Amino acid sequence: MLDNAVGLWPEKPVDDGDARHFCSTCVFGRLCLPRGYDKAALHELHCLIEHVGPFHAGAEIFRTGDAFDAVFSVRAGVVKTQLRDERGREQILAFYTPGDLIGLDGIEDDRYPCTAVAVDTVMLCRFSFPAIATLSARVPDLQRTLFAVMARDLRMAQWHKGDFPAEARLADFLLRWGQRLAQRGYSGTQLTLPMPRGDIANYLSLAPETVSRSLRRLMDDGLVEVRGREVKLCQPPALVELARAITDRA
Amino acid sequence: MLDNAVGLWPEKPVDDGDARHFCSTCVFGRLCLPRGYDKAALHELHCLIEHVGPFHAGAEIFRTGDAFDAVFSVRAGVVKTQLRDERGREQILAFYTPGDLIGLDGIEDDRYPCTAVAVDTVMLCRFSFPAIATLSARVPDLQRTLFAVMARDLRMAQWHKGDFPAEARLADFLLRWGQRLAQRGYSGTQLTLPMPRGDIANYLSLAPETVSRSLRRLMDDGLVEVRGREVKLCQPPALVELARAITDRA
DNA sequence: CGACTGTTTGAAGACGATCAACCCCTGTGG
DNA sequence: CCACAGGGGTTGATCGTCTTCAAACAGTCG
Repeated sequence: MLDNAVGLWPEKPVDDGDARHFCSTCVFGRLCLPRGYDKAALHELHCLIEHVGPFHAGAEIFRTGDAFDAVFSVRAGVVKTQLRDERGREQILAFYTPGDLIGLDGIEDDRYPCTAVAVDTVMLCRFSFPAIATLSARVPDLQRTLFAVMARDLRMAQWHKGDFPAEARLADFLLRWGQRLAQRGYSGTQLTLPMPRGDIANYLSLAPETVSRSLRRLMDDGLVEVRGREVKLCQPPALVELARAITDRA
Repeated sequence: MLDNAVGLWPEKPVDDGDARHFCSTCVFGRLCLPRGYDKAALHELHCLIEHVGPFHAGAEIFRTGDAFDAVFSVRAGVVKTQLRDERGREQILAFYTPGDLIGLDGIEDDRYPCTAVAVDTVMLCRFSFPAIATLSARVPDLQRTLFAVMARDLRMAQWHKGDFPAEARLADFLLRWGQRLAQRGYSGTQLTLPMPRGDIANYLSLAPETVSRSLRRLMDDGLVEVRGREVKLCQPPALVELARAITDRA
């Protein structure tokens, strides 16, 4: 493993002997392909890394309007990004797990458009943006990776267009969370939701009560088992079918 | 005017004597600032341009799954992007007007994730993506512009998270459409909607009937005048107030 | 034990979707 | 010249889902 020491990877990658596996768990994984990776560029990338954290639940990593000077790669924990209006209402935009890159959208006007908050205990890698932008001009793969990260975020945001039944949204959310865990070598069916129900509700644009009720209905139908924040997906195919209304759009 | 001949600009830019105006009407406007623009790079960019069109209403510019090999700048007309599931239902993701750049999100997996369709008669500039990616590595401003375009799309997509009253969505939509026109030198209050009601409804995740009803309510309240696809914004401040629920989030 | 937050459950109400009908305009063909 | 068909748009009535308000409940920490 090339450089886990520098914290580019999440804490518990699967060591299956195939380095390409990291393409899906680390935003800079593309740079690490056995063939074609640029050793010098990788070294430069390492020089940019600055470890920050831990941030504890509720701590803000950056706020809306802060000067955009860096992007962050999640190394451990979960981060949420949110918008807040003057009346204090907030809208959660996304949850980020280890391997995800945060903050790139600040490039539009040199300010972060949203606030990033630690959901649980979070460790991050910080990359100075001017430096990484300069480097990406020299390393095509890095530039492409950065574009891909934004395109991915865009696609995720687009997924949420359209109004779908509460249960479909929830099923989709649970399945995706499971996929994320599975990508990092954990169980994809036995999962822990680190965020409170209210955050899930906000993210899915539902009332917390609706989340609770939908979850109960899923449980009554035997599709999941729920005990607090521990969730077991009992019938993934049925959940997929439920979420189909959303997922088959892409 | 540096190079309208190559079609980088929309057809009717405002000639107010301030070249920086183009920053808001042309995605590559940043490259054209009086000071700091790179003449050689600009020339190279021109060499990449390939004019395509006209596309007539309903014609597809690219489809979901097509190989991603180019991005397009809208020169005239309106383009919509949409997803379609196997049941034929479609979800409109965005409308693009002159100056907007389409297709960048195809970079994620080398395929366009959505279908781009002409809403009315459309003229485009086509840029081979490999070429523009190479060029952007040499021209920091271009690279930054491309990032900004994606960040902007992302922000627009995020705006639509959250569920807002139908009238607020409509007010927001009309105001934004007016802003786009105003940026290009047209009236921001007297506007023509080139797309059918059904497209507006789909885009806003509403039923066509709801769009019609909301529009009528806005008209009864004296906020707008509607005659077919011609809309006049009579009380922009009141519309802003109505849309506030959405817009004050950013 | 008691304050606290987060979660669940219940009952009432609001909003938008759906179904259905009608209207308006345009183009077409007898 | 008129009749008719077809699409887009509007209007009305009904229904379903989610929200809201309210209260009870569970887990945690002082």
